[in-house]
Amino acid sequence: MDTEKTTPKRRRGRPPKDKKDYNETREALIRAGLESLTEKGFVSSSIDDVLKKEKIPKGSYYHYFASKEEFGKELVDRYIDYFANMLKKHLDDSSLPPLERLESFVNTAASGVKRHNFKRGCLIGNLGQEMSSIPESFRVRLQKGFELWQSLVAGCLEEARREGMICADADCTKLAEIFWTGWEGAVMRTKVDQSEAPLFDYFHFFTRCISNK
Amino acid sequence: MDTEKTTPKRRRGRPPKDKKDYNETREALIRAGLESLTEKGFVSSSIDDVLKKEKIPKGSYYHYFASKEEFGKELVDRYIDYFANMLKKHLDDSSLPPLERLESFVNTAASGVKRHNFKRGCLIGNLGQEMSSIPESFRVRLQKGFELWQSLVAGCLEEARREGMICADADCTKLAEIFWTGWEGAVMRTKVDQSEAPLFDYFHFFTRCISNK
DNA sequence: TTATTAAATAGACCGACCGTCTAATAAAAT
DNA sequence: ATTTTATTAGACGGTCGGTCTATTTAATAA
Repeated sequence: MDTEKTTPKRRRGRPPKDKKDYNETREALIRAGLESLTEKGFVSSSIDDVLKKEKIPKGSYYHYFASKEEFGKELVDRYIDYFANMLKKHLDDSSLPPLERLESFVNTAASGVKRHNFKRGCLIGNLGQEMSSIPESFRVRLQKGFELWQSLVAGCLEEARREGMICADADCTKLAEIFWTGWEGAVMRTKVDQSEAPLFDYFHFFTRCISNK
Repeated sequence: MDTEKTTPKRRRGRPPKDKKDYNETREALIRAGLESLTEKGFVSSSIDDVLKKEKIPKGSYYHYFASKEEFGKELVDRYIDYFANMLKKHLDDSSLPPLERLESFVNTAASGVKRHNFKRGCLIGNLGQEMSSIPESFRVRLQKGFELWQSLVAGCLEEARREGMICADADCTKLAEIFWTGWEGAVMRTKVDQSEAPLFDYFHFFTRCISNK
């Protein structure tokens, strides 16, 4: 009785896919989607492209995602989190002084864009630039993403400030915003110039400006 | 004879449109195209959109432009020149000190994005971000555009250096590159944040960093 | 073992939109 | 009236996102 109420008797018919398998397929779509949007943005990434990469039929797609817009939101959220975690790995690395942690991130980012032949950038930057052509519902998510990443950089800058590496009166929140503003421009420039130089140039300028020397 | 050689006899058939009318129509398409690409980029701007704005039929479009790609190149070139002229107006204004000229440009840009409800940005920045989805032939044009604009800013910074407003050893060419790198990121952020603040924030950071004070 | 049922998959189909191209029309000279 | 050339109208084939239906699969009930 009690157990019957908490574990309802299985009805006839094909059972739903095992949670694990369901998630596996869903994750495969997400991976393919992240790749596509990081390279081509939202508008130029088609559902068929993504399906082709993972050999998944259209019917299955709509089993996992209600629409392209919902899929896009999931991708934005996942990218923000994935990138935040990657950022944290660098910025929380206490074996390095704070500004060198930021440099470590920059180095990783630079080898990433190079590895992808300067065809990929930042998914959030891509969609930010497409803001006039994509669903308005994305905007707040993109904003929150930037805010999260900025807060991580701000934390790093605060530690740099505590260590006297930057001015005691530096507004770390504002500096972190400015870092990301310029950084997104640098990422875009890597595609135009086919070079990672904009990333380093921007980073060196930024740190030279904020450093106590 | 001589006049006949310089004004060839009209052949049979429908005469071409008067040069003036031809150019008028072509310019109308270009204007509509500039508006569209400044807001939505290349991929999301359709020929039909542009035609609708100017009430021009599709067949006429191909009379003026061989393809969407050729049209796009024309728009890129025109935008670069238009923007360069606008920049020069600000940066060559000898009634202001050099850095205030740059500020004047920033103020104009800020009121522009505001006037268009933060839906428009920089056509070149838009296409730069779309680089992985648009014809490769655009890339060098975009690069040349940035280089032109950067050279104008570099000239202004050199004058600031001569006047002792920035360090004597400042690399003005490099600083101008960095300015534009970050500027494009700021322009993108105006669309996400629905605010002109990123433009001013970036500009103030940049000038604070390079100024002798 | 067979029938029933429900989930998952396969992919056809639809309407809208896209860029390009060809046929139709217009405007001239012969 | 015919011929010729320029301009315009809109057809065409392809791609897109989304929907739908048929088929297959995997379970339980009879």
